[in-house]
Amino acid sequence: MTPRDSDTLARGVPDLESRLHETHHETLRLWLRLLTCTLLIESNVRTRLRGQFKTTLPRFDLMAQLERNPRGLRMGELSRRLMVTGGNITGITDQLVAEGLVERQPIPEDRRAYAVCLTSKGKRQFDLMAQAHEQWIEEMLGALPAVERRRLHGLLGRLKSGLNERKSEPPPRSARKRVVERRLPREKHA
Amino acid sequence: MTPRDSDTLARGVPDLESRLHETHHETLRLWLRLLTCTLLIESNVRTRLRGQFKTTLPRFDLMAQLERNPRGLRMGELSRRLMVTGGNITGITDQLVAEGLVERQPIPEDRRAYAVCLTSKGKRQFDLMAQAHEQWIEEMLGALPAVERRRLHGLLGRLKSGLNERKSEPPPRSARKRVVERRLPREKHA
DNA sequence: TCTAAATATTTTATACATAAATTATCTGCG
DNA sequence: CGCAGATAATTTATGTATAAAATATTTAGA
Repeated sequence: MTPRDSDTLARGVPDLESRLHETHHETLRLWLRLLTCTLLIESNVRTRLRGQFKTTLPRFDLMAQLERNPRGLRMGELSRRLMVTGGNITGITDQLVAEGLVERQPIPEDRRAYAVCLTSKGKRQFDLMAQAHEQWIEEMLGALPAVERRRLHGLLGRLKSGLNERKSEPPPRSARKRVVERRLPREKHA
Repeated sequence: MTPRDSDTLARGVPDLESRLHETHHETLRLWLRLLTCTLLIESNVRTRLRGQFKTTLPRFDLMAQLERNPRGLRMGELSRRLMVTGGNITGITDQLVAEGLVERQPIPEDRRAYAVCLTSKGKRQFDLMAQAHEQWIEEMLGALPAVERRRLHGLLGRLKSGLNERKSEPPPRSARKRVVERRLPREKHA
């Protein structure tokens, strides 16, 4: 296949696509390009968030989810929405609590759980960052005409649906992982 | 705008797109979808690499770049192609060296630099992983018909070109950062 | 010829990210 | 009613990732 102008241009700068051979399947090419585009945009956003607001992308993303849900989200729900592990959410939340931007609010019906909410300070701070963030994204993705952006959005939507359909066929769960053995009470860690 | 079937489906599972409002610009929607798709695929690949080969995606990617360049790549070149910092490359290379999968080869013309190459063991190991990896990618991206994959690839190519064009207009560099002050010889760290 | 500036890589301090284990609490069923 | 199993969040050990500084070496220009 003879590459088109954008394809030739798209392969000029060394990046993840640099490892491709002639023989590689088109799905691998698509994957590496997807990843490359994501990293290019992400890198730009991280740099600017740090430079202008002294914060990080994971913290910003967590606050964004909370802004959309003013009554708070549980740690587990944050984990799902941010697509990271619960342990990671704990650490990022700790940082934002220390900065006074979010708070953990106990849930009376379930003493294991918390609702994480933005504080007033957090809301103000998030609004400032969100305005700038959306502007940066518009700048970067504005490189593509609107009609192509919409087409891209639709195609990625179809891809995402396909990926999620595959995920919703989980392997059978191993029931009764800990058979027979009784869990003894333990002293708290030092 | 009334969402289409794939759009509705694409927004069913909670993820990064969950934070979107009606008022958010379409570029932000596109960005969050791009990121979501990338994370879905990446997560799957990481899990399988760990489970079947006891390795990590960054190590695999580094080996992939070396496979494409049998005479080796310098640390700085690896940094560019993998789109991460030099410090990160040092750490990942250390791990692969310890596993006997790559080696640093001195470059006679430049005693500061090394060429990083796959060892024989590394080549064999990489070939096994690469075969499986390409298969996983084909499975996942095979959810999209070939014509749509090609269209997606082309659109992302245009996006990537636009992003790279913006990056090649850097701000003026601060020449002579350390003016006047003489750098004194220092003892090596303990 | 000499040295300031630049380059290549590593080190340091810190943040994010994971899987697995741990702890506290809740639920459903015998 | 009691408890095994499940759930929610945290902790632990480890890997990745960054910016900035440090170190060794090379280069270009005065």
